[in-house]
Amino acid sequence: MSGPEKPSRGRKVTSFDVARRAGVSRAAVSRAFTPNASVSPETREKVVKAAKELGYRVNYLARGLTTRRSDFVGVVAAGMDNPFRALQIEQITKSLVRRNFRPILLPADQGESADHVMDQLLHYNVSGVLVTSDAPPTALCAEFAAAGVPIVLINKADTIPSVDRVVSDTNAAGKLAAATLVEAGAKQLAVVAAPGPSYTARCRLQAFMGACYALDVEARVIPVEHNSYREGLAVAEALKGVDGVFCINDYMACGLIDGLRRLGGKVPDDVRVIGHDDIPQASWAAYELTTFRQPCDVQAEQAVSLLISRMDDPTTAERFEVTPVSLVRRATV
Amino acid sequence: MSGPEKPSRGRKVTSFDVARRAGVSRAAVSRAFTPNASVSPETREKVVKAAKELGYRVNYLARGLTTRRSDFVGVVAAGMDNPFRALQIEQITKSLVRRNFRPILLPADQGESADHVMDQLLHYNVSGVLVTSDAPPTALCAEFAAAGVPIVLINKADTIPSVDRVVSDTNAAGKLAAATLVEAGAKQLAVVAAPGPSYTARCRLQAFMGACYALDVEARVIPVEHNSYREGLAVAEALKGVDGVFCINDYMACGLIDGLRRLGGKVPDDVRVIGHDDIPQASWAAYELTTFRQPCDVQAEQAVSLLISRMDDPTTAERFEVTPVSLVRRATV
DNA sequence: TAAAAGAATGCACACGTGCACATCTGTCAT
DNA sequence: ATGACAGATGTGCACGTGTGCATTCTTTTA
Repeated sequence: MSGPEKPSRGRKVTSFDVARRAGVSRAAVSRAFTPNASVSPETREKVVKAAKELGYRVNYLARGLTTRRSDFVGVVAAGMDNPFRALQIEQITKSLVRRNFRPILLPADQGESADHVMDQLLHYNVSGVLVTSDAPPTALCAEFAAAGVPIVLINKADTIPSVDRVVSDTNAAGKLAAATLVEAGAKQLAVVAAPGPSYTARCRLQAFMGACYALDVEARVIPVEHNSYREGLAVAEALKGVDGVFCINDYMACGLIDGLRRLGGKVPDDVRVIGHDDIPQASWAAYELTTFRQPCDVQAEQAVSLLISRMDDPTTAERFEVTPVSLVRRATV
Repeated sequence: MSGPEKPSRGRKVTSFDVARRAGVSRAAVSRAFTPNASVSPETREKVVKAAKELGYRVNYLARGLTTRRSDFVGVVAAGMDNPFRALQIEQITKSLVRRNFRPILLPADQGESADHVMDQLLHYNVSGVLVTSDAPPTALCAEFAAAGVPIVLINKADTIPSVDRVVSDTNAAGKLAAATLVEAGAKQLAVVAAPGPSYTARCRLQAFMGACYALDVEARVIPVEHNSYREGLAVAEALKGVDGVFCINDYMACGLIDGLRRLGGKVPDDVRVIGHDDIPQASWAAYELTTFRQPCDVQAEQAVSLLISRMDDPTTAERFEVTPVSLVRRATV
């Protein structure tokens, strides 16, 4: 019988085994599985055949040892209760896998600095790191730079040397939010946001307030602890007299709308609400939330591209890409 | 000056460098970073000091080469638009990281078999795989078993040799759903579910119908394509005459409720609705959905435990653990 | 005090692979 | 016919680490 040679009890099958079976040298096996290597078609075929029979698979960890590179990319994320984050992670991992990278997902607890978990990544020769957590790494950035491991921050904080960033167009969102609310007849505006670690939230808030000032409309800042559904729900009663709200993300906006309705308010008749992110729930019939679409598939693609280009050329100055946002008009304004 | 020895331009610092700086052998360095190894406290201290000064980190990939094990665990998931899946992934990865494993996240497209992506994992010496995708791997299971890599399926299909499974208590959920709806006065029951690949969905459906039969209540099966919000929304108009619905998951139940309301129906006055999973949205004020809580943190913990125990002893017969579900009574019934 | 036991350390090999280099073959132009 | 040349193949070293074994040093026991 010519079935699988051995049940290979625990024993791993190596390139040496394949070489012997195919009657070639071990180097030939290596070349057969290396693109653009110098092998004759017949040899390659023999090797592939033997490999299949033995159930051989190239050990990418060992390969990485000699090539000094790995296919791993760290993905640091926090707050997956926010549906936007979940989609973001899905898009990021899909984009990575599509380009033959393996994402190592590290959940960082809300608010906690990413330094702690990221420290682990340096042990695995990751060829890059994507960060989406609220609190970006700071202390470790230098170490990653020294190790030649590029980092790309998505929607995160201030300029860090040799760290690329992808950020959605916060200025456009803030300005357009204010203009849209005013245009719809709102006189007393407010923006709900946590003063916490979320960088884009702060920027949008700032842009919104600036625009309100320019439009000469009264506007208040209503702070919350976290930009979450619960906080949005609770903060509704702090909106007496307000007839136009920019809620810093949809996740919280859903809570805000539920809170307003619970208090007997009508949306958009009494209060106009505008959110940000265009999470799936924003289009749910219960909300029909007017919001800004932040295309996280495009953003993921941008981030991965940035990462790859910096792997190839680590010397370029840090870059800063802005992803456009677009207003999705629904029923809350 | 005694600062960082060299800027280490590209050059990786290895255990050899540390050994030289600490004035010990390379083996001593290895032992200093290996738990329960035979090293004197002084030597360890010298090594750690030198390592810190040089910015040395043990290369876990190389370590895995000699120890023949890696810290990687594959996590195969699909359908992250369903919030339950997102939470599941968060819990699973957290549980893995807590036990010092590194999760490699592989998104499997909806409906697509997991075989395609899982094939990659065998190249990375993963010490285990957790599968949450709808369509579980079938063809590859034997190969993983031969390679000695344990697999644990979460809420997935039928018995596969030497593959452990964790499944929520579908019987209890189906039965209790029927009983609860009848108790609330419903006369015409229905269950909405996709006949597709989701194993637990099928089981719950079956248990529900069985219970209805036992209770001598009329009940219909209303099929959909996918168990998603959109389908739930659309299927509402197919529920003429029905006054009690078991919706196979909350994600779809939210759509169903929105659909019923859009048609002018009252929940729970006209139609009682009961869901499953207790996703965050189920507790949102807009829904207040009565549902079954499936504790995905507990489930993740169970799955990881099962995985680890099988790493240690691969010979045990395949196991099957049932996670209890609990009815969360809210306002839709 | 001598002997035995134990702890600490260094040497050398192994893990599975890629790649530089040397070697060998066959082809084509001169 | 001879040389140059390109392609295919084998040999040997390197990647960074763990660990068995022998050796040395320290402590305990009779």
